[in-house]
Amino acid sequence: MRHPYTALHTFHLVVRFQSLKHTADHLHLTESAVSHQIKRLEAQLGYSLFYKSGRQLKTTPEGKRLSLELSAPFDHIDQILSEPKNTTHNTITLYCLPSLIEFWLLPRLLKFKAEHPNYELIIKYHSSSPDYLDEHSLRIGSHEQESHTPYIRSKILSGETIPVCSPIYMNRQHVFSSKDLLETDLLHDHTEEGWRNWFALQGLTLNKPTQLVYEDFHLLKMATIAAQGVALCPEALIQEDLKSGTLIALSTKRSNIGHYYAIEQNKYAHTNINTLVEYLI
Amino acid sequence: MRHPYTALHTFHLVVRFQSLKHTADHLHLTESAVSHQIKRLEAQLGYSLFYKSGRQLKTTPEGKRLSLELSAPFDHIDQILSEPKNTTHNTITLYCLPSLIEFWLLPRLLKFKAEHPNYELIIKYHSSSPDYLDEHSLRIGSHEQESHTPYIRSKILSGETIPVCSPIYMNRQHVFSSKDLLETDLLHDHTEEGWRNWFALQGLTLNKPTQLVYEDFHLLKMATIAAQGVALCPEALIQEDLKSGTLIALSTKRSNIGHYYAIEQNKYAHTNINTLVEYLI
DNA sequence: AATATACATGACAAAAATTAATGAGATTCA
DNA sequence: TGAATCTCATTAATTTTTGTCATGTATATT
Repeated sequence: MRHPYTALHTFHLVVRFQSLKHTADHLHLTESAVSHQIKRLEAQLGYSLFYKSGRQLKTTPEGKRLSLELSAPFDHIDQILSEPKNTTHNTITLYCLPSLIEFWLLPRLLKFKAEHPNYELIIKYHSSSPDYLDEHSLRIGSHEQESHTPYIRSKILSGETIPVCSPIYMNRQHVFSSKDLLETDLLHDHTEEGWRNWFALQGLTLNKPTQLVYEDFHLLKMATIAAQGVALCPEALIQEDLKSGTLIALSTKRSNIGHYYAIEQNKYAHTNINTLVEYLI
Repeated sequence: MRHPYTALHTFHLVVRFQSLKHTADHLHLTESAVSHQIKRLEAQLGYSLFYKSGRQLKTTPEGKRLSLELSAPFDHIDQILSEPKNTTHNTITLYCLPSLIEFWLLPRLLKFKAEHPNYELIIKYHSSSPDYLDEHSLRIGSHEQESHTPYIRSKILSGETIPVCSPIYMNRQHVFSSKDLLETDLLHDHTEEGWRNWFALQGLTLNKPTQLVYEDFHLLKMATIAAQGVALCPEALIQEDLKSGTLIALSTKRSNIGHYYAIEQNKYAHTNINTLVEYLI
């Protein structure tokens, strides 16, 4: 079944206000309506979100966690819908995979801006699947070819990943084979899928729980440099660190999670985008 | 009125599948139901999202923009709800304002990790209002005191902002007074509110449109260093750059947007959090 | 104690979403 | 060419969801 987005939104407001009454006023509903929404949501989720302490409402630990995480995406949606559509015809919106922005896009983009000062650019982080682009937009990320779409895909970087760590960590924890890696501190972003995959390619199975979780590649890389453990990084994004020795490759085995591409609607639809893509490739 | 979150979710699926039929199957609904949802949504938003080209559905430019931006928060919600609640009793979740992570939190945290290797930490980006914490969580950000809550707030950094630019930009565009700043390229993150505020404090009004928009402080700072214009930065986060001269302050006038705090549920509720906070302050 | 506050509950009503039936264009292909 | 098919639109009926009202319970205030 689909997630009850409206009820989840109500729930996050209730946690914010710590009051059904206040939330009801805010939404122009009765207390009863809000109470019912919460009860229904609790039933669907299978755990309780609030309990009563006196006539005060208290949030359960699970409720706190949920609301804390839910507030970001709901605020995000509200922001998107309230955003003015200030699309000057010269404006290009560039949706880019977060990990690529810092280590690949930004240096190039700034050089580009210096040479083409008239371009108006909006840069947005974007991780999920390609979706659909208009003629003022450009996407950069790792996406498989959607055979049925009319989009132009240009490869910009290899997506091959290798395990790396800092020299300090290397000295502490000697790694001679892929198998030895199973004994190290495996760092990863929001999913350890990459590691499972990599070990599977070596005929090994990862079943140890991993310790530190980082929300994005930037945090992950910083932690690796600081000798927290071993991370699986796209080789193309850590060239500098491998050269300078801040990071050391622990294996020559690469797992290929696909490459990075620039995706645009149509090469000839928008000359500004055309120019930008030519520059970036 | 409240945003129709469910319809928005349906809409983003329709764009993803480029088909009412496919979306209907996915949601276990009839085509008709999906069609109605979209029509209602279009009526509410006041603009059309699709048009028919042959028997194929095409997305309007506004629809494309909307769906592109909507996919991230909806994916986020789905991820939150599918996440296992793997809260070991030793795990601390640290919710931090994105701008603080790189320039303030991470260096300290990594030192902390080195000294306390047994701590299990999950770090998450979090921008919005404080909401409610459980005893395994810690928030770091700029939040006003909520007088009625039982939370402990410890100030960690000043939030005062000043206008800065790179030396190269400084040479190009001479700035002698606050008023001169109105003629420069004003860089900002997702809102130009900060600038309006700063100019208002100097008795000036900003009505020029701003050019380049960055989604977060990290992008903003990089662009400023690359001589794209003038940015309003929290002084505490660019100390190093001011010292080294990569960034130069263009005024001594500061606008105070509040300070940065560590917020925890209760100083004595969780000794691990206690230790961590003591270390960070 | 009396009164007010905050939430819960159940029966019912209102509103909203979904379906079913039908239709209109567009494509496919025999 | 024209019959079959495909995709979405539309209308009216129906079902489901959501909200309201009346009432109840526990807690706090005076």
